[in-house]
Amino acid sequence: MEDIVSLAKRRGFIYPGSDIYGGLSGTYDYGPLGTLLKRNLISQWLKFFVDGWADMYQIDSAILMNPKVWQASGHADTFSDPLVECGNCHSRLRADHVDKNKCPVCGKENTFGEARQFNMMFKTSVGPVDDEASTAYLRPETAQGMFVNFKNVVDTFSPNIPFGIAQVGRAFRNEISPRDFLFRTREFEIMEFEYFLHPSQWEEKFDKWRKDMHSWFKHIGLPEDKIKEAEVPAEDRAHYSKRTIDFLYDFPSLGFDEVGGLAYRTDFDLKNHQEHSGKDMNYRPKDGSEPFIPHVIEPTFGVDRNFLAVLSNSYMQDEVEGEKRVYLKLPKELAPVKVAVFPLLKNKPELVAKAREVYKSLQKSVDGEVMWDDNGNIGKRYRRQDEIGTPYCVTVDFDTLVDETVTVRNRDTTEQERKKITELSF
RNA sequence: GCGGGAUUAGUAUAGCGGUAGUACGUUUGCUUCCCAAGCAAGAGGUACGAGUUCAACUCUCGUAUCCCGCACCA
Repeated sequence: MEDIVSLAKRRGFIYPGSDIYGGLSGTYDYGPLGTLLKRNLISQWLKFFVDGWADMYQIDSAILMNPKVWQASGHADTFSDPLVECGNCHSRLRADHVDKNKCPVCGKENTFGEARQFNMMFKTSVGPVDDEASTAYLRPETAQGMFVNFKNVVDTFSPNIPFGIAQVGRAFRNEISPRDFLFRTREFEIMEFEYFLHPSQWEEKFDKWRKDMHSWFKHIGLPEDKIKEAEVPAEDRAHYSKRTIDFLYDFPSLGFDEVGGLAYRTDFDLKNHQEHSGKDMNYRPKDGSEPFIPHVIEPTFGVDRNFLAVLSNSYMQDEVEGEKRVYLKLPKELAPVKVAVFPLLKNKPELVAKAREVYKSLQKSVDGEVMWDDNGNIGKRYRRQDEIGTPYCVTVDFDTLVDETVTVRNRDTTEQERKKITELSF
């Protein structure tokens, strides 16, 4: 994991947040290559789950929401816990989970002080006056954006049920202790959708999405034996969930930990919003059958955790001609740079000019980033591209000037192939 | 939040109460006909703030961040 963190900074994937001021706990910034990789990840996800499906509607809802939303969703109650601290061993525990007179950690009696409120939601003020009435929260999950727009989407598109509302966006949680690089941060991105259906269908669809989630992890290159399911027992489930499966990836040094989840949220959210807002959340089937409040299956993925899983999983070391080589074996669709172009020698103007020409034409034809490099020698450039996971390198040499062919070098095999410029496609 | 450890250049690391070094990377020039070659020159650092001292990167305290445990993690 340390190697990955170091490479991430050195090569411009991930920097510590607010770096020049000593950082800010639980925040990281995506550098140019990290941003490209994340963008590709999200775009693949949209292709996989949203685009091309007639029954999927993507939205992008506001991070600031009416505080009543969090009343209805239950977060106002459950994200805010009274904590007590033991005066002897300094353990912090939920006041409603412990015997007031005896600390379960150190066993001493009568050591607890006053209970203090701890709120996992980030608080802010809407408008210039900071008072009770202006208090708002940064959303602790993106799901409520879909629920509060359920009626809007139904009214505008009259979809046939089942259908889904999808969203990719940031959420914020004031974690007590952010940890493990990108794994637990206070600001993070989620890709998820709410799939609305008749309650009679939930088991069938739950199973369908469960399979599709496995296909997704396979699609982004995570091997089957590194993905594990964990059925979440009732006492550990979220307040809204009747069944939850966590999907765990085997991270280096962390071990198996969550990269996605599948929850059956029942009609908990829509029913509560109906109650709190007074709006009718019933879906009226077009065949005239009984209106009902739809139930919801929610497949959810942490963007940053999927990113970290992909990065960890692709980190490879091998040897080429006795020299150690580090490369990122990223799936082609995810690689931040699709292809790099070099002149074999940079002090031969005719090679540089020809390579420039190839570079410019590839910039037009390739869907994704094309990188130019004429630094050092050819071997260094290959290694540099290996380290950022570029699947192919194109080298222009003296033969190119004669026969319009170039060398295409493969990242994973390091093998080279001679190809006509006109036949290049990546 | 608690307890312990750490923090020296972009990265990885030496070192010392008295001018901060190495490797790789990086910049410029030369050279080089396919996997980190070579030559020359250059830029870049003691996390932040106090204190002790003639003098602090070094010792002390505080702050921040990271790592390891605990707790938390809807």
